[in-house]
Amino acid sequence: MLKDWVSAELEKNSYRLTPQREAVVDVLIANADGHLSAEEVFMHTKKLHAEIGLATIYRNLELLESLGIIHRFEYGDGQSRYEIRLGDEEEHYHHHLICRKCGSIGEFKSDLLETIEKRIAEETGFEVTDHCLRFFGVCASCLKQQDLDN
Amino acid sequence: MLKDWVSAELEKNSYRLTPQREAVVDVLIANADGHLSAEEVFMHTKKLHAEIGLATIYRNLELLESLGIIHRFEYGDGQSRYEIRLGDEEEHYHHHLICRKCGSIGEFKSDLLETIEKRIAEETGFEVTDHCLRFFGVCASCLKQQDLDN
DNA sequence: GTTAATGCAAAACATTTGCATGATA
DNA sequence: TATCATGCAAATGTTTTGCATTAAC
Repeated sequence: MLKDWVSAELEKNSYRLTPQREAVVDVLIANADGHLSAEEVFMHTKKLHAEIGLATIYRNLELLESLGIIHRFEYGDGQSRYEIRLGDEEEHYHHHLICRKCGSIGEFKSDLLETIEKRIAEETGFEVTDHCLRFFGVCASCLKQQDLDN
Repeated sequence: MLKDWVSAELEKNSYRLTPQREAVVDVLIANADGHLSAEEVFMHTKKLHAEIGLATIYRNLELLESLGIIHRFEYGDGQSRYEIRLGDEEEHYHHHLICRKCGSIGEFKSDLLETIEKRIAEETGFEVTDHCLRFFGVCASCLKQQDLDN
């Protein structure tokens, strides 16, 4: 179970599993595909732990990211978004489709980057450890809407 | 020449080529691969036009981006970086290699994404208009340095 | 009982905006 | 001259930090 892994990971690094920390993790697990902003994590977490402060959210997000438990993304709207990691295979081949019309974030899986990463290492000597691939465009439902409007 | 194209593009949209605007463009052209932050553009521009204000930098960067003359990137360090566009073919296949050790930003060209973009359209109905692909890792010179340290 | 974690408020930071002034076509 | 662009300062929004208090191990 995802949460056991997170608990173990925290324990392994001798970080305490406080109620606040647990609530943040629960929210991130419940929104595994939600790409939540810090503010949104805050909102959701308050439902589980009413007295929590925003600074605690940020501190825990930073901690979880440094442990590799969550991933931080930026979509160019001036705030970071957070997502729990699902394991390397899942993770590495999982890219985002960002709709410029409605802002929705879809997903797409592909392992084609493997090839590029090998070529990068061979041709430039750069050792790739991670990547971020985002596609921008118009999602299927906005395209449908556009057709209806015409 | 790149600058003539920019001038023409501004004129076409009836924007004035003020000395400040020209200085910003000159800086971006002189640093075509520099991935400058707004602050860095400001610093460089002040050498050409000492009395310029930061707000003018931001306003012009926004304008140039909206005209498709420059590109805005985010590398996850909390600030945007700007780069002049070099033309579509050049542009579309040009990805970034970001070193986690020294922060340097290298480049790599590949058209392999074409294949993925076709599959996305076929399999999800999402229409891709643009993408952003960044590789994180350790650059060749930091790897060499690591070897020397051991 | 130590030490780490929290909440609050203040600070820091990048970016945006209001507005009066100045420059451009 | 009418409009657009600028500079400055103030406002904004997100994220970070200081510090006294509290809670976990």
